[in-house]
Amino acid sequence: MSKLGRPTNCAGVDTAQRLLIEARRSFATQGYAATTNKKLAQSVGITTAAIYHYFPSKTEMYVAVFADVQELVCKTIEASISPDAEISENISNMVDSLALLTVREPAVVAFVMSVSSEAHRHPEVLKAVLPVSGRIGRILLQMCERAIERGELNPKISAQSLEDMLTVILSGLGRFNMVYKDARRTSELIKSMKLLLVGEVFRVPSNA
Amino acid sequence: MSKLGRPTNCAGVDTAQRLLIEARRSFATQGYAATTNKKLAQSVGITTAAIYHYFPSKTEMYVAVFADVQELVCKTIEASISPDAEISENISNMVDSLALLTVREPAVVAFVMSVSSEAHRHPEVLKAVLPVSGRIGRILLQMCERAIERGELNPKISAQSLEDMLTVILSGLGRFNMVYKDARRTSELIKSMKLLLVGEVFRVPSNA
Amino acid sequence: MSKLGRPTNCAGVDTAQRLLIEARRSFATQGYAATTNKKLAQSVGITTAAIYHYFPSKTEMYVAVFADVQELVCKTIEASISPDAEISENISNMVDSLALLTVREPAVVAFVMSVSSEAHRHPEVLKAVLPVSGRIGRILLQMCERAIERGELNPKISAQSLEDMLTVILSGLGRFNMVYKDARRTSELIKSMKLLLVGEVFRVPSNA
Amino acid sequence: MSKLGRPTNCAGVDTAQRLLIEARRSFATQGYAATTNKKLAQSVGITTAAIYHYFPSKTEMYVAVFADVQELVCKTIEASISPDAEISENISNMVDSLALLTVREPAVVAFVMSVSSEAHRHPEVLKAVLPVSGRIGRILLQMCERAIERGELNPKISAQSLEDMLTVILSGLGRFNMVYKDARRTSELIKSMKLLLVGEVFRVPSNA
DNA sequence: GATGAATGAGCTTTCATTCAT
DNA sequence: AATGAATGAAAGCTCATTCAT
Repeated sequence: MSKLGRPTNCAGVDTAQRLLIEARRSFATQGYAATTNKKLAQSVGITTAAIYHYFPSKTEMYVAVFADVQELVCKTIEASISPDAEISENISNMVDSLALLTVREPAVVAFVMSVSSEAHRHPEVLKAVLPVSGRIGRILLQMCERAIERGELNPKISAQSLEDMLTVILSGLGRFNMVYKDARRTSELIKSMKLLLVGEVFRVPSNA
Repeated sequence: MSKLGRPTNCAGVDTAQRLLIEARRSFATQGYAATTNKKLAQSVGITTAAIYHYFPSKTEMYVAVFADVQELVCKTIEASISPDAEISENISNMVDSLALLTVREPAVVAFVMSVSSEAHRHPEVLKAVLPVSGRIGRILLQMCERAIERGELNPKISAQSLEDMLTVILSGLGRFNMVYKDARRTSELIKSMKLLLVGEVFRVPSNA
Repeated sequence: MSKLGRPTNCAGVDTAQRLLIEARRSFATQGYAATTNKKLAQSVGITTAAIYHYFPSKTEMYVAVFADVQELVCKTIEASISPDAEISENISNMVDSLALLTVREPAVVAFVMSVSSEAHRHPEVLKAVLPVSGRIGRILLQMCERAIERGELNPKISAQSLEDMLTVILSGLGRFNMVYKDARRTSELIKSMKLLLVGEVFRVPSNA
Repeated sequence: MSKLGRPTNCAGVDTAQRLLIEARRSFATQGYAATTNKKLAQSVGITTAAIYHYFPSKTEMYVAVFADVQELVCKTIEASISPDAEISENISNMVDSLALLTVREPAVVAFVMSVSSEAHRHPEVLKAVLPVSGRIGRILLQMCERAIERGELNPKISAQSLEDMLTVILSGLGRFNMVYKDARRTSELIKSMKLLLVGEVFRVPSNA
């Protein structure tokens, strides 16, 4: 009869932050649809109603996670490349950085990988995410254009194509890491991928 | 009042087939969770109850689609490679074949790409799909092992690693095709990827 | 584990009709907001989900009730008036008919009385109800115009004004009946109202 | 982190008054159920929790608004009638006064009109409002009784019936003003209603 | 006097599934 | 082979209310 309202003794320390991180993890592993407010709230230790104190809707929560994650990934990529270095070196460093990120923050990478399908499946998400997306692509494209200007590439290849190749490889690697969580196998794979980049995979010594 | 039962004039022709194909398309584009019996039934022109004449449950329907799709993809891959050819040629042909399949049957490729996450998200699906999965991987692994036996590869690279690289590239390409449905861009990308495989992307002729 | 779905032994006789009538009653007495699917379903003996078998949404259900009720009221009014009779007689008959309807189908009249505020409060309802509303007003207006053409009225009074007066009196009576459900008092009130119409309420014969 | 408590610079001036007036407006136009603490707080520029400094519950807030409004309406009516005047004159003045009030304070009249249904719909409200209601009716009844004692009326009509007629007309007019907010139409309507009271609406000069 | 954080109850709606016809 | 009617469960979200600060 009179036990409604906020209960006594409820810390509320950093609930917002915990919510954001748990949401990221769940969106990444379970997907947008399967991430229910109830499970989320339970994980964070609050009720579903309390979620709405921090985000006006599930969609807005997704967008907040997206912005957060994009920021993190962009910073990671930007920190791993240098405008002065050769592109092959930049790519190599970038792959290492992202592999490390995948180990340290699996949810971040998994979330990024999932955005495109989620956006395709949930129009509201697409609409909200679109205006702030595309940052990663722009960083890669810039790097490719710089490399072409300096003549580091086979002239048959356009900047757009190179960026697409990088996208293919990075997303392929990301996917691989999500499916097979095997550090040793991954590290061997990355070594092989680097050999591929320098053209030393097939019929190596070739012959005289 | 007395209009229950099967209506006259409803050619039961191929309902099963149409259901399977529509399910494939929807599972691929919308995902397992967002594919509801209602929408499915509407697309096919029946009621939700009628679905249960063809499949005992949604999960079983997914499994049926999976088996169908896996068969198709395996046949496509097997038809594109030859035990006698060099692996680089096989890979090249395989990439072309799968690109073609992506254009002709986008849903098939999209479905394959989505299986791993769906299985991860829905334990029932995983349980049902697991026993019949893995066929594609086995085909690739065999091809890699054959190439190694014949000395077509840099000896630093193991069969497992090579298979993983192929997985990375094929899935990366598949993902690319799903996100950017641009034939011209895709064809240019594939040309570039082939140059990558033969090591002619970075600092090309370089020397004298 | 396997007790979901439709239960055995569930008659389903006229559920649609019962739902419509119960909805009318509840919308009229409780209002749109306070009419919850749960209470409605309980009154009819089904579950809330079953409601959606008959109406796609609560708003649509309201609209269906509205159309039904408007039809009924219009027929009642039209049956009580005659193009050949004098307007004072028509009004008298109309008042009697509507008083009778109020006794026999209180929910019908109460619903009509409530429509305007509900529509004002719930924009979705307004939007859905607007295109089919206004019929009652048109019937009254026609009657008033006919009376004016025949010179049955004080020429100072326009058709619009007369219609408005009727609206005022009829809605006032309707409201009265809803608040004080006292047959004797109502019947005496109606007698007095008829005296008012013929100008025999105040300072009666007055003169000598 | 340490910004709780009453913020500086928030002139607590008249918050109570603004809250009461906004509540009246919202209860009148949106209804009791649709008037949420959140919207109310936003309109007034405070938080929902702050409301509870002024009223212990939503019901109590409604009751406070009711008392305020009843006081205002009763004073308006009492100021418009005189024990010495003839009832027809009193009625005429009362109608004018209330019409004016409807224009100046639409929410006040609208609120009064809505009380009976709200009370019917929300038992708590009924319980709280009942003991202080009925004042308006008593004023009207007294006026009617006085008129009868003085022989100003057709003896066929009882005081109760006359009061009921007044209720019907006044509430009908109130409702009309709420639905059609058209000053010109309303003023014409009121003129016609006055003609009705003196019996000059139908078959006017009648004949010689 | 006012806030931010939180709650339990309840709302409309959707879903996969069942069953008699 | 297919339908219409119905279900229990659960989803996203809102509400009036509470409490420490």
